[in-house]
Amino acid sequence: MNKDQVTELIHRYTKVSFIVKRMAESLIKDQLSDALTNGQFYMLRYIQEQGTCTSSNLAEAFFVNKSAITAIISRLKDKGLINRVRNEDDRRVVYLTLSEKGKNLFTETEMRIHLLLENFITEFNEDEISAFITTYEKLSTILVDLKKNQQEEL
Amino acid sequence: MNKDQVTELIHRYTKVSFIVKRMAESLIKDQLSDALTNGQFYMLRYIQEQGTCTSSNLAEAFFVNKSAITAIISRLKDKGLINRVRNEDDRRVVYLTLSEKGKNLFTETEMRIHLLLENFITEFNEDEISAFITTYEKLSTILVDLKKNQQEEL
DNA sequence: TGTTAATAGTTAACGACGTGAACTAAATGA
DNA sequence: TCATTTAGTTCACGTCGTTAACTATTAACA
Repeated sequence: MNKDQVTELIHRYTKVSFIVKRMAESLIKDQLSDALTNGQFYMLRYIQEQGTCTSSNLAEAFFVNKSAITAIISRLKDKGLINRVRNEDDRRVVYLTLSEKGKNLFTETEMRIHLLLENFITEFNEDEISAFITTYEKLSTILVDLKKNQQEEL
Repeated sequence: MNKDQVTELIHRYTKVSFIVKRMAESLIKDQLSDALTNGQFYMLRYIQEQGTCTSSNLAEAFFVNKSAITAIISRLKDKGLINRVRNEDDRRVVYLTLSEKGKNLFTETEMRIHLLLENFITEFNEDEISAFITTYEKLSTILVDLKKNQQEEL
């Protein structure tokens, strides 16, 4: 690849990424009315996948400040979607788990997102979409590594 | 593709998309200190590409409310990055253009983003990244169409 | 022509999510 | 023991969304 080709690809990528991001936020919000925001959904998913986790885990996983996590968790707690249990072995630590209500809302939300996406994922060739996601994951890994390196430099 | 495969792909996609979004916001912000936010950068780019445009154009292009555009434009105006000229033929309309300062900052920002991305885009095979972006663009088109259909239903 | 509609843009009140800095409480370790 | 580290919270702030109500201007039509 020469320089011009790289520039062209970057331009095409950045152009699309902003709209895809907006659409992902917007379409799902339209579908889900006032249930969960994007961020809240991903937090719930992480907690569910891990079974239990801490604020620090979330902050590290999503590369955001701990205070941001505290705010999101606090909203989820207000909605009764998660439980917070202090660890008696190390009383600084608070374990987060999904409440029954949280599990249900998460599952319902996930289902609706899948329904929305299923409608058009079939418009892609299987190989195409599969390769796309694989590259996307690779991109994610690279970006994450880059971010981690930046953080370590501090 | 059977249902399980589709579910699996959607899961992989949504899992990565959130992190990629975060990284795109975060890495570039780290690079650019307190110059431009992501949203501001894309607004400037649109105005530059179009030469001139209106708030309504931006709102339509980025699928956001006009009030959100007003707020962003107002910040860009405060920074002296854009000019606003009222159209004398239709005095409701305000044309937006980049100021010299805006052009310079945009170009500089774009260059830094490209430098950041160039560092790892070469880690991909040319065919792979090219196919990836093509599919990404297709995805974007589909999402945009879906959004437009939803809007028309109102 | 004069009243009504639509359109472009702004403003205000609000919410979600991000930041950094200062803080509490608890654990660690020389 | 006393300084340091760690987990988490709180506060003040900024950005970017939303809806609703508003101004000003243009367009439409009876």
